Amino acid sequence: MTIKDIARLCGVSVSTVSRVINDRPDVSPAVRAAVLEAVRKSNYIPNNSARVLVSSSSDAVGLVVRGLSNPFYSDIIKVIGRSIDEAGYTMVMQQIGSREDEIQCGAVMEREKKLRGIVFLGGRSDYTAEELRPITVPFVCCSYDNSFGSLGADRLSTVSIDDGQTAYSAVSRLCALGHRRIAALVSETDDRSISELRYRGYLRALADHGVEPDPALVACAGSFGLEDAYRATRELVAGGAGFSAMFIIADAMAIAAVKALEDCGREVPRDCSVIAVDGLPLSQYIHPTLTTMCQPSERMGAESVRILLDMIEGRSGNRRLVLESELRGGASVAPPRGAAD
Amino acid sequence: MTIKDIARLCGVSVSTVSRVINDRPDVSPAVRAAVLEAVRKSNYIPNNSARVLVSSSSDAVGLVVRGLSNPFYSDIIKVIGRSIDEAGYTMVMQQIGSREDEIQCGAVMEREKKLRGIVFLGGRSDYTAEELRPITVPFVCCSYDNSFGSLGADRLSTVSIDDGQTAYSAVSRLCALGHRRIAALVSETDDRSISELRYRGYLRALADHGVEPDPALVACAGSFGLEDAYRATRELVAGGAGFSAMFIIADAMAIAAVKALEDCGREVPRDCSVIAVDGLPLSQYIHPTLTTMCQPSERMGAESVRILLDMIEGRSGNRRLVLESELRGGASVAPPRGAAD
DNA sequence: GTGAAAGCGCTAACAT
DNA sequence: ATGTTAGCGCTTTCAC
Repeated sequence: MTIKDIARLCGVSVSTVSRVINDRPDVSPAVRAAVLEAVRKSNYIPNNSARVLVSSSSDAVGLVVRGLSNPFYSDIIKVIGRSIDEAGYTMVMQQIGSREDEIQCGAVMEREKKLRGIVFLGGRSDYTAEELRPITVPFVCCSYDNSFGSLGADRLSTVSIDDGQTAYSAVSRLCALGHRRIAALVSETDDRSISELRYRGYLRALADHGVEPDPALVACAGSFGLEDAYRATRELVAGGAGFSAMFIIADAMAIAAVKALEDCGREVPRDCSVIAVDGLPLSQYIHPTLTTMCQPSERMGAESVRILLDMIEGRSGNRRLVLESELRGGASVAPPRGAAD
Repeated sequence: MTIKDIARLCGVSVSTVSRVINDRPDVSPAVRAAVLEAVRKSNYIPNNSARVLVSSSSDAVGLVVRGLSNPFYSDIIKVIGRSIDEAGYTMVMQQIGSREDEIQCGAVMEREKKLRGIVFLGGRSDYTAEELRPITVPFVCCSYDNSFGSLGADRLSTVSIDDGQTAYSAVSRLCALGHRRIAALVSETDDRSISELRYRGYLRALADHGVEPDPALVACAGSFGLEDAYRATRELVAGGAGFSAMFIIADAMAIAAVKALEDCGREVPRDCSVIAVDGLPLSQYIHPTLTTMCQPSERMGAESVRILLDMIEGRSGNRRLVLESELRGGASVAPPRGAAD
């Protein structure tokens, strides 16, 4: 069933059918109705490839997800998928490992799939202009920004929280309660991405509260995975350096860490307070409920798509959006033992 | 940069370039090398739409996900995405709500995007042949089957566990420990899908162990979401009907239920045992670790794609695959209080 | 082994 | 308001 068949069925020309299909105004109501009826009756669906070929612009928006292990992304993906859909575009999703290059991947997809735009979910924060050159369609970095780079606001769009500041707030909170021996559980301390940003926020908070940082209190899990976080926490405890609180860069890792602490005989928060960043819905249902800095994940996804479509459809240029994170108090934080509270 | 440009660059015809690009044998080594070189140098990427248009078959495989709230799907999606990718296809993902019709959605996508095949992740188990007619490409039902329908193994492909039997095993285990008052937390009892299947397994297990089912012990959350599960569990407790154990159709719901029980002053498993179905990795990190029937999610995703590609590429017809679920012992189950153990 | 040419289904001038 | 027609970039006969 092609546009020709519909045209023949209605006794009109293909261009008239095309006009109806594309909601052009210059068609008489009678003809329009007849065509619409024929389309309905014959279950005709336009051939997308042909439309894309001739208009040399598709309806595909790419989603490049880096590091699927983080459950924080699933909510965002849901929202992004829905938003793209509602706007009448098609989402083409690609996942890559944390060692692959998202820009490279996006560049290839852009050409192969004729993408109109790209959402990068998770990535490095140190892009250079040079590196970004292969990407020629609008794109937006969702959940991270260019903190380690020096790209102007006109060079890329980002929607994120201030990761350094968020970590800073979390750790400051621990300090305010009297904690001085505060461990950090990160993925890496120098990956030029979110883990490093939050780690730096941790260091800055310690410094501002006059706490000497202790390398023995920094645990690198190597990923955002549960297993790695569990192992790293046990090793941290086994290391023997005492601490009364932990700052953890992701909720999922924190859940594993709490388990590790308890398996080592340390009760949370009595023996060790735990504060994290992300604000997974699930974190409110574990025991103890996790104290965490919530990222507005739904909004993050929705705004990313909104900005992207604004660019695609020419309504605006690049934009940077920094959303507020917000403390969600749980039961995993308490003053250190023996503190005069 | 089009195929014409490459042809001009090499001083050959477009058909020769096409042959090289498509790895046809009838090209002289010298010409092939020259073309390949030109392609590389000019960063030429074939226009996918044109290829699809002319060959009327794309490289797109659809993934229709129904009910994103279930975190059980995230692992599967990851695997499905990777598998599709590795096979050289493109994944086009679409999410729909639990009230939308996945078949309808698949049918539209099939035509619009010229899909080669479809993976349905989650759906009803009562498809009829009539209903399936709009789908003309190979498809596979991942994580569910046709238990409520009567379609022969030649009419559709499925990869799933035996949901009824899995629930039966879980509940039998509770019975074997001496539990007689066993509550069930489901999404719906009559949705012709997984929730109903597992609910039926629960009923069957009760019957086989001589336990009278009590409607007051069945809580319908209305979804797989955490909040609904939490609320439904609290209402169940508030209802006043006593019970010493709960069977819960999904890990995520169980996590919320455990919290609800504890918030009502009931300790798990001392006051109430909890057993679930899914086997999320996370369930091993909560307190108490969840006793659950593990679905082999990775395998489920991988096999679904394998079967789909086998069909797409004509290596086989429809197939049904029932994978084994497996008990993962946790700390959330114990004999009822006062049981002579 | 290579080239010429006919479309694939559609949109967008350009006519009328 | 409607029809005619020329491609979009590619694959694929069919000649040579």
